[in-house]
Amino acid sequence: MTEKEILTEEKIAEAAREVFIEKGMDGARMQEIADKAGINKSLLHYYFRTKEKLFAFIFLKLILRIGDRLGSLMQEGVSIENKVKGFVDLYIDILLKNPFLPNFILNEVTRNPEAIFEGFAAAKIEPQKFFAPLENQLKAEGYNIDPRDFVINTLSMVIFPIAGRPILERIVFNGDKKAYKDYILSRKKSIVEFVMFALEGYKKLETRV
Amino acid sequence: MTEKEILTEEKIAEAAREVFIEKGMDGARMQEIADKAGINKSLLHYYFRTKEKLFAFIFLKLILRIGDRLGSLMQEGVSIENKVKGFVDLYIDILLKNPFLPNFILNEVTRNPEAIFEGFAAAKIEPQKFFAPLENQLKAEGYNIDPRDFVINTLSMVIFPIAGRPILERIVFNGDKKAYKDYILSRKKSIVEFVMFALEGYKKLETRV
DNA sequence: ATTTTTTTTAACCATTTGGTCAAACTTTTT
DNA sequence: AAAAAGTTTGACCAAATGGTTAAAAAAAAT
Repeated sequence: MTEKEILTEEKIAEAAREVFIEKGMDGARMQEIADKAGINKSLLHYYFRTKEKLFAFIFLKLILRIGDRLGSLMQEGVSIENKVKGFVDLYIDILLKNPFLPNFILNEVTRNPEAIFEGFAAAKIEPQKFFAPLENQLKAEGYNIDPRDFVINTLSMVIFPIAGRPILERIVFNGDKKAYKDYILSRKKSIVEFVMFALEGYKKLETRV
Repeated sequence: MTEKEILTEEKIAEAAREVFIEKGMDGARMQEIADKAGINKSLLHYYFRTKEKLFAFIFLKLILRIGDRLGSLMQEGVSIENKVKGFVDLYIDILLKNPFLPNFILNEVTRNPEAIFEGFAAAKIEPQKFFAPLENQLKAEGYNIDPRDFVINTLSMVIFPIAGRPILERIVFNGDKKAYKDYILSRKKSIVEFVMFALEGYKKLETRV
């Protein structure tokens, strides 16, 4: 029965996603994934021959979804400020739902770059097509900033405090989970403010190399 | 002979540091550490009874050194701009020498928070004593920004692009290692510029909660 | 209804890995 | 020089883990 098959596969995928993202490829145990999916370990191997294959499958699904959203975000006709707003807003939401994701990607890209970049390629994440128009738009709106700085700085401020949750939560917020989460949500506004203030400074500069 | 003992211990510590930082606690193999130190695996267990103990030892050494430098950086009588400069400069240098460090700490803090925070405590990293004076100084220099935003944003921009090296290097710099490293070094200036431009914006704001 | 195919399970296997132990070798003490 | 203490090694062990296999159970095809 195909329906049953799909159901089992879904259960496995969901369980695997959780375990892989939390423990990484090395730390994840096939037994734990099987338990979480409520099935036998052998069945795991029946559906996805090896751990590697299961991992690749899960990772591709994740990356595809992210690449998709990223693409639809960066369209023409949207002002820089609104792009920053949209980007920060969307990514904080995604990351709050998947707080282990950044850490997970950083890990796996070190452990096994090929697998990860195959995933990126499949998700059609192509920076050339992304940076060129952005550079033009920045110049058009009078911001004389290196587009790489602009993107990387914004990305850093969004991702890092979420990737570093365990540390911030404890060191800055004394273990108060709600205070931490409220703070991250408040960053939806404050990051945009910070970035736009900074961009204002770049307006005064002459066009640079 | 004590000298011999210290030599062996040094060799082990150096090998363990490399392997742990690159592979994490889970991925690290005692055999690999032994090989790298040029000794027998049994000797590893002779010096540090268990993997956990070896790990704790290495981690504490790392954290102590970082906490030390952080402390001496944030002294009174240094302007905000110069603190930003000093901080960015020092941390980019440290991180370029230990590019796996951020990722490593983020990982291990998720895997085993207690061990990590014991290390932090031992290194006397105390945010209360850090944020209060900083908040005063920011106000005194007319920057009406939440000190947490100021610190976290700066920290993010320094750490994230280095933690994410494998991704940036490939996606933004097409695998050109030198281009990537030059870019990171160029950030010593550009991050300070970006932060100070942003701070300029906060000067106009009324004092807020 | 019965044969065939697909799905699921329990038992088992090979390898890896952290860790132990007794013996050998070195250094220090007496 | 002999004994004692400390250091280093190779052989070995138990547990964990990814993966296999043969058989049972369920579903689909005939």
